[in-house]
Amino acid sequence: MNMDSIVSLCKRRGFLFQSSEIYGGLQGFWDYGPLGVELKRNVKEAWWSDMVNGHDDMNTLSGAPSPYAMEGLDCTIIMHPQVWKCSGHYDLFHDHMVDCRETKKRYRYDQINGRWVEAKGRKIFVTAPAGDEEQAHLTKQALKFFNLRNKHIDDLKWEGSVVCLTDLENFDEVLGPDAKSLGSLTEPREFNLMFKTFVGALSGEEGTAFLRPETAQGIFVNFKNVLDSTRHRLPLGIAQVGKSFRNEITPRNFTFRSREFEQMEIEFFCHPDQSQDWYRYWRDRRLNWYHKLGISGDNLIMREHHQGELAHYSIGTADIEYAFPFMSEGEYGELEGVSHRGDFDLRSHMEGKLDEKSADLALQLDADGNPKWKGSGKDLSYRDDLTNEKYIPHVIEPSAGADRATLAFICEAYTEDEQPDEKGKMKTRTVMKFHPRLAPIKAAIFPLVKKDGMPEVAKEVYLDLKKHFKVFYDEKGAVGRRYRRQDEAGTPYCITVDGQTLEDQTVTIRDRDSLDQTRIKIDECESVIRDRIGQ
RNA sequence: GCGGGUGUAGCUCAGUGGCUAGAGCAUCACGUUGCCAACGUGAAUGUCGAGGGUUCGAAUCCCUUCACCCGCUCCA
Repeated sequence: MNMDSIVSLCKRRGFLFQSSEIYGGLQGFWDYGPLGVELKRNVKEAWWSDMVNGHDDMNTLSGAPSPYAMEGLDCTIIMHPQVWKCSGHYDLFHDHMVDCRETKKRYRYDQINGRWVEAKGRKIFVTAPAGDEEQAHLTKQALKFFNLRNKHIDDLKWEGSVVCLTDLENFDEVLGPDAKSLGSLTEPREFNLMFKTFVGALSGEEGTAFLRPETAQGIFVNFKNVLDSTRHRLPLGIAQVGKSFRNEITPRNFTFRSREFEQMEIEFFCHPDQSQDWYRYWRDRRLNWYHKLGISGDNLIMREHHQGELAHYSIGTADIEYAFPFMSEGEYGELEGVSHRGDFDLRSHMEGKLDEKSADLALQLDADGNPKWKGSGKDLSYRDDLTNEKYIPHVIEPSAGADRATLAFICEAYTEDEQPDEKGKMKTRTVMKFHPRLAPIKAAIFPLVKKDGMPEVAKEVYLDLKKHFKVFYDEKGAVGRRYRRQDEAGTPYCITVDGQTLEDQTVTIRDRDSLDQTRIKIDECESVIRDRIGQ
């Protein structure tokens, strides 16, 4: 299967268009067409209904430690700037990068370490990416630069300890991590990963605000409000669907990495002692959700992050990943991350930005010993009124990308198979095998031919079904062609009014995947479709 | 951000300095129709990605720019 034919079908049939296409397009921005918007809405509605509105809060679900409540929330895209300072996004998303002119590689400025070394009467600063192997890398680079063999390793005279590149002012004597010549690293340059805007008429620094780079923070800052207004006890999940914005350096791969995208996030608040069990519950529950909506086991994997990959505060993170066709064999792209965030987020908004690098997650201080970014000072801890225990809840965060999920469902649905034409000759058929719940159009209604009163009856059936489902009427061209058109749109059922309909009030219903046709009464159409799409 | 490639009708693509820019598919109309991309006739559709330049003449050559694809880089 090839991504180009999927992209081409998306454009042709109205799933996805490039944003501002008539002006040449805009990198990293995409529009959903008539079919795409229905598909994406169905994805979001399936998520909301399965996770929030349809959630059974009376019983203990399979794999869960106890019953739990779910609530929804819809926060603003622009929030108080302090939110991003305390969450860590402000510092993190203002990355400084250095480029190597020689190797064309780019490094994060604060993640390059190095050390002064002298040999053959020359002193240089060798560098390596920060990590366990850095001294080995430094030695290798130094030997190579001075053209020394391993047995002359003692000729290298190291000076001082390993320091970060950020401690250096001049890069003239710096050897890049993969370079052969000195001074190939550029000055650090800033990459703004958060979109900046201005609140109020004045565009001064004091009015600066940011478009949210994730929806999660809106939930954390409203945690207390939701708790107080709903009278729930923990465990409690709060869900939100909404747009987020990241000024990605390299948007790539169709809608996979967009600069404006939609997230479906849950922040699940629970007692620290139970958090491990809840983490496992959510990880498995979320993987299952994709399975049930038709993504096959082979294309979907769960990848647990290994220790070195985990943020300091996280006890576990698992990515649910899909084998997108634009990735190479054996590679997967992230659909959703499920992470155990401990009390990091709530504490950050209480106390201020925490230092992720410190073992005990201490408050990050500035040069004067004051908090670098001050928190709200509000108490976001929870008191259990049954046990009278007071604690800061731990958080499990299943964070899914609505656009990525939609794209995965599109890729998974895309199928080319062989079906006989009217003469029995095998022809290639393109069909989008969406799960009926996700299909943009649930059923199409056709008169077999455009005469003998068939269109009139078909239109009645159409208008009647339209009250319940997204349906489509088509009378143009041969019926075979109309079936194929619906196959490309992913419509699971086609209802055809034929000669027999006029005699006994029955129609045929044709299944997209099997091509089987069964005859049902007109009155049964609604219930049969409802039954088959599982609503 | 770097290197390579591409950009012509809704889609897939042909057209390498010269007449009014083409094909297949798709679309629409009329006729025909009797269950899986039928057929006939006809119609509509393009600032040749955008801007500038060279030339008597540019889709074609040059410059700039935008977008997409591949490889680096990045990816809370």
